Amino acid sequence: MRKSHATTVICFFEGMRKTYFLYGLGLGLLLIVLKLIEYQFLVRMHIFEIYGGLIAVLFMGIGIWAGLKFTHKAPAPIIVQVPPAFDENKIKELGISKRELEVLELITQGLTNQEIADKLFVSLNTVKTHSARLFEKLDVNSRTKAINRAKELGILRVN
Amino acid sequence: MRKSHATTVICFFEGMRKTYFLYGLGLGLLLIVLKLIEYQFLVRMHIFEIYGGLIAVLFMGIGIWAGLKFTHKAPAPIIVQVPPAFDENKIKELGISKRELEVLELITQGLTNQEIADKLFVSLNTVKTHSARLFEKLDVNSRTKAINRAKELGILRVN
DNA sequence: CGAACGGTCATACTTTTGGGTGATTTTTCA
DNA sequence: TGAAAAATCACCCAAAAGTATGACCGTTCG
Repeated sequence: MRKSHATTVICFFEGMRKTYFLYGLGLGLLLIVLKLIEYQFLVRMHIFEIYGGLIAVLFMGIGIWAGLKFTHKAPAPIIVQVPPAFDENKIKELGISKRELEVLELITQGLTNQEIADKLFVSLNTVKTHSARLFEKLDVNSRTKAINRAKELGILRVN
Repeated sequence: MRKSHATTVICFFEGMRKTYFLYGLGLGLLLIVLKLIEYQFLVRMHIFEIYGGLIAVLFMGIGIWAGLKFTHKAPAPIIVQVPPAFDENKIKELGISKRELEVLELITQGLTNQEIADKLFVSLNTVKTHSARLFEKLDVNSRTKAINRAKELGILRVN
């Protein structure tokens, strides 16, 4: 949570910088163009409409872009959590490795050791080793207890 | 999904109508104001900047508003559903008896057959018989698969 | 009544799982 | 580069789980 907050803030300021940059750039270009044609077509009656139209289009575009930019960052914290959230810290805390976690997830899906072995392209013995270490780390002695333990701890990606 | 799509489309067009309305209104007001002061201050060099600035502010405002309007509709469908509700019909449908259901629930709690036998004051063999029939009715061949199946079907009182 | 169903238990057998130990290879990281 | 961690595999043994079959008892219901 801390991490994602920090990221959000950084993006916010980056967005602001880009906004100012585009704002300045657009205005600068516009002024240059206008200075070039100002004295040549000043007498024409439609210069106001052209001028206004260009500015209108440009700034409405910037406005839409800015609006999207700011609101697409904001919705992030709104995300409501479903009770058992995926907790990556617990995994490191318990020293569970990637492979062990894979095995755990397949166990919770109801697969046998042999099915897991086939799915991971390893031998049955390897799966047994992984599950044995897993059970040790989860402090359980059977796959069904491991399933409950994993749900308690919020170790599973999918529930 | 269909429903929320339709809703989004409707909102989109409503937003567009409002946008056009404001666009026209703003432009109209602007022209009136400008006509009033056009001949009085035409000679002044800063008329272009004032004109452009007004239009810029107005349309950037409209742009931001439009941007917010379109993106603030999206977050609505985030509503997450709590999947499993207790379904008594499924139990009768599958012909699962009281005792079998008890065994099923204890299995999902991670108990071994022996522990279940002790808790229900019956023999280990009886538990095996119950679980065997249970697996048949659930169309599975292991307790871990039975757990998943039971959750799918919403057969469990507590989740 | 008697058939059907649910609950109980048993025996025998196979498969799966879990525990223990050791070893080799690969990856990671200080 | 060199040690630690992770991943892989093997073998053995015991416990647990699962399959199959048969039997007994009590309740229920047509």
